[in-house]
Amino acid sequence: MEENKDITIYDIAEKLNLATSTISRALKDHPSISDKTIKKVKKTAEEMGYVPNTLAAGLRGNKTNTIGVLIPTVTQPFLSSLISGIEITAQKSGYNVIIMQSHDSYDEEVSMAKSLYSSRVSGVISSLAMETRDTSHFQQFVSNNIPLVFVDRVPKDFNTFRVIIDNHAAGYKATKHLIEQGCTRIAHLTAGSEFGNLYSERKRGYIDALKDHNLPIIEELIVNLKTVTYEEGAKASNKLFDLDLPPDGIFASGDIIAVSAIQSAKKRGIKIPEELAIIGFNNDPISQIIDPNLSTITHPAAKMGKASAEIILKNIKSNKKDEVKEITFLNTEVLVRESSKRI
Amino acid sequence: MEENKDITIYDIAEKLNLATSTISRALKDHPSISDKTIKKVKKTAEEMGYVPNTLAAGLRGNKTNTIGVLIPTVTQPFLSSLISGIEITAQKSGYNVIIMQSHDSYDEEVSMAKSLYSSRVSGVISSLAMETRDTSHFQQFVSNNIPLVFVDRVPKDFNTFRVIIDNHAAGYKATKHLIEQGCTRIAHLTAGSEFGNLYSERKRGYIDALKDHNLPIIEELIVNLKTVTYEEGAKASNKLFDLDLPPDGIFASGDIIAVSAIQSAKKRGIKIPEELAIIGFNNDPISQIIDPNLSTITHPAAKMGKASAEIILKNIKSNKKDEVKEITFLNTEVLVRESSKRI
DNA sequence: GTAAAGTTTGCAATCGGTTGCGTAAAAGTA
DNA sequence: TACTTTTACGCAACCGATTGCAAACTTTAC
Repeated sequence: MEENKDITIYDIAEKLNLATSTISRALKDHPSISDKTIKKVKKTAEEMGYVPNTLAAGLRGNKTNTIGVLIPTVTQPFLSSLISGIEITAQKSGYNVIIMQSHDSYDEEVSMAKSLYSSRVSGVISSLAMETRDTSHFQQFVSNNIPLVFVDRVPKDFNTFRVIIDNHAAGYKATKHLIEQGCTRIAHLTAGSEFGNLYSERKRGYIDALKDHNLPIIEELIVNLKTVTYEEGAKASNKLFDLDLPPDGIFASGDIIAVSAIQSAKKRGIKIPEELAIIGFNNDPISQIIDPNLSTITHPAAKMGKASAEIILKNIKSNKKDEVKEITFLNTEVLVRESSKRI
Repeated sequence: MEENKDITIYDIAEKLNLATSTISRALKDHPSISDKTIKKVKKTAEEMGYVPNTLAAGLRGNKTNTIGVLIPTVTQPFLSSLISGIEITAQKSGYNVIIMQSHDSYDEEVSMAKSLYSSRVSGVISSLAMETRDTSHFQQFVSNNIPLVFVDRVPKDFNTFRVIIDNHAAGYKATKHLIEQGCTRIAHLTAGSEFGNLYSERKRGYIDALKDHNLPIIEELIVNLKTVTYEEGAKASNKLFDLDLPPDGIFASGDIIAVSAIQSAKKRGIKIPEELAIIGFNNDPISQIIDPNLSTITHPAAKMGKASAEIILKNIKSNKKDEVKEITFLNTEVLVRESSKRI
């Protein structure tokens, strides 16, 4: 096993009797280098097996062609699709993606933000941890002119780019759909605290839809889950089914919860959608597997990733500061499937 | 918006009238620096908002505390769990993870391997692209003493670490289970070419199980899918159902395919598991959502990620070379659920 | 009180590209 | 031929942390 010492531009320079500056420029087609030299250098570099050292370049230029992604986890379908969208877009422009999982922990998020800054990423895309209340650990990026995009779960009071869906409108649409199917006692399964924009906005949409259609807001029909898991979904559903006046419709703020509700209902012999219409949120793969198929709200993960990455790329070079950072809204749709189709 | 110039150890050195070497050492508790100085330096660094520049350290030390992960995609449940396992383990040791998706394309894999090398990752974990036949683009890591672990889909002829399951044994177990449930015409839905270890090994297991139980190998019951998708699964299933003598059991080399088979069967009114027993592979989330629940083979994604990362971490510092690299086998289990439980 | 040993800190080179500026060579102009 | 432009390339500083070695200082020993 040969102890391959890395080939550097110094090695190429020596071999060709040129300066390292010439090699460096030749390798990136600098106009002040003759075509002949460029060709010669590239050929030799290839032959010698030269691989550029990104670290050196990054150190000197204080930029790394790397986008940092800081999200709760990679295992949720929405987030892995988001990553995929980011990665594909970044790759096209020669950027790499470094991924960190906060596991919804504030402390981890803080530590990872520091780590990302430390590795001098060119931009940061983040979806907040569930625990996060204070977002000052993201200030370092803005202060140093590193583009920062919050996506999906975003803070309200942080002046930076945001890529989100209109959660209020989505919640409204979902609820309205159930109303149109004839539901009058519509329950809502939600989660999280009031800090995040996601669940609280959807809930507002739910409430506003009820109001607009002259339906009462019934507190016992609104259940707040501790965690967005199958188990919690089942627990909450059963609680609803045990009511004296159980719901005839459920808007669940996530497909896992909705699926859990469907299966819990089926176990009790509740007919879906006849006795109970259900709609979820996200359009996760499981929504098409469950029987009956789950109606849901589309959540354009890949598009959001793409949009986020594009904003980063666009803002990396530009030196404009002090602007108001735009908020990008992506569209959602009601996907009507069997679980809510009564008419 | 202040134009925060980065604080470096030079700034700290100047402020404290110390040498940068002292600062550098103090920050990492070097024994030759007095406690008093260490405390003073750390306090000042904190106050000044110092954030170490990983690039500079990486350049100097030729190591980056970053593990590169090169996999087909992040959106498959197995792979995102794998990533999660890697990331958690790496994080604990202060390593970051950089992720690249080959999208099962050989060309992308080659280009990304180069990119990973270029950014001087400390180690590489990879699962091969479906297209990949030649793996020489991974040689650069081995040649330069960068630990390389192949996981799950691995080459046969590359002397480096491998973390895999025993696919033959798993295929055997799955098939044997169906036999034990009384199936005699067991079909197999497989994919990929014969280069990969995954599907071909599972198929061997399937065949050996049939042989060992004196069941005939029936060619028309073995269907090779072009891609591992729901659609292809449905197509293949229907082909089987249309046979003069349709199967009474299906071993699908992936849960998506198995789920597709279940739904196709249900559409035709085929009773599962009575008329047709089905077992999948992977234990994806959908396997617990489908009705009836899908029997499957566990595929310990997170554990494999953890094991891979641990191998990387263990081998980063050690300078041993020319050894035979061990192969780590992780255990799989037959998870019997409704789709195959006849007795 | 002085040499020896131990403790603490500084000097300066190094990692590998990048880039502003200067200069030599080639081309164009008069 | 002499001079201005243009083209092509080289010099050397620079990015920020690390580290072998030397040096200064302190403590211990005799």
